[in-house]
Amino acid sequence: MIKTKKEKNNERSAVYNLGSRTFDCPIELTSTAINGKWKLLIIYRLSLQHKLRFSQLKKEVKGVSEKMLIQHLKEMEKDGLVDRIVYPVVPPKVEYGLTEAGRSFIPVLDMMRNWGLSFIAVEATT
Amino acid sequence: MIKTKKEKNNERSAVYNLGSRTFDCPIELTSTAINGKWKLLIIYRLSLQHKLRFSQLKKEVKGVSEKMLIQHLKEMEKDGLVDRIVYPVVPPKVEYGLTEAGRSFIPVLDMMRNWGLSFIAVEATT
DNA sequence: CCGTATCCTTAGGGATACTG
DNA sequence: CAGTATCCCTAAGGATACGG
Repeated sequence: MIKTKKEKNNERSAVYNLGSRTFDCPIELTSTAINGKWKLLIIYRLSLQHKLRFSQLKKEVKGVSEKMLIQHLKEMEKDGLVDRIVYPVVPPKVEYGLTEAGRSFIPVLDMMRNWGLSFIAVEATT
Repeated sequence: MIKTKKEKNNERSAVYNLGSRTFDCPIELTSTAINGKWKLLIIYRLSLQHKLRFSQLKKEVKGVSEKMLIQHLKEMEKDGLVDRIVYPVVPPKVEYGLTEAGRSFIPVLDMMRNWGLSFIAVEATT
């Protein structure tokens, strides 16, 4: 009763959609969604502060170039994980935030972060 | 009382070690650990069956080449996530399994998988 | 059976400069 | 401020063939 899709006797497996892409395997979907050197860090920053301007993100995601930042943001927008809000003012003001789907990833990211935390270096007591 | 490492007044941040690499940010560690087209799928397969031979992995991780499979396995072995057991028999027999650290990733992978599952395609009722 | 060894291609990403 | 537009370059990954 949990499976929501075609489980006829011929048992064709389900399909998962992210933006315009289609996946057979949910792990591959997730993997693709966060594929990109800075995406996890972007999501992390957006999870800490509900909305962030382009320039703020650039500062907080240390080391990212404008090119990669905008590129990743666009992909995540296409994938429905990130919202882009344009304020028609001058000078330009644009804010980025997580969508509902994006926010639903926060617990996953938290687990990834916690898993990383368990690799903390033990300090030699010199 | 939760932080386990140097929080003197000068507040130098903690450091995280994966294999021989060092990270300042736990998310970057996790991201690096699973970085590679097939790593998550390899972990997934090894989480379903405690031990798998090279040839079995090659079959179950559909599409992976021998080159990439062995390369990823070696990296994960270096990172302490995967165990490699060699049986001195002929023909050769080698089994791979998750280490303790590797198994500790299974709940994370489960969440990633579940998050992917939520993107299931809704079928048009034609 | 379990890998190595090459060769090759592409896409990801860095650096820099410019624009509405 | 918030991006574009180029150029460049490396490393990730595929294909194929061979070896203990």
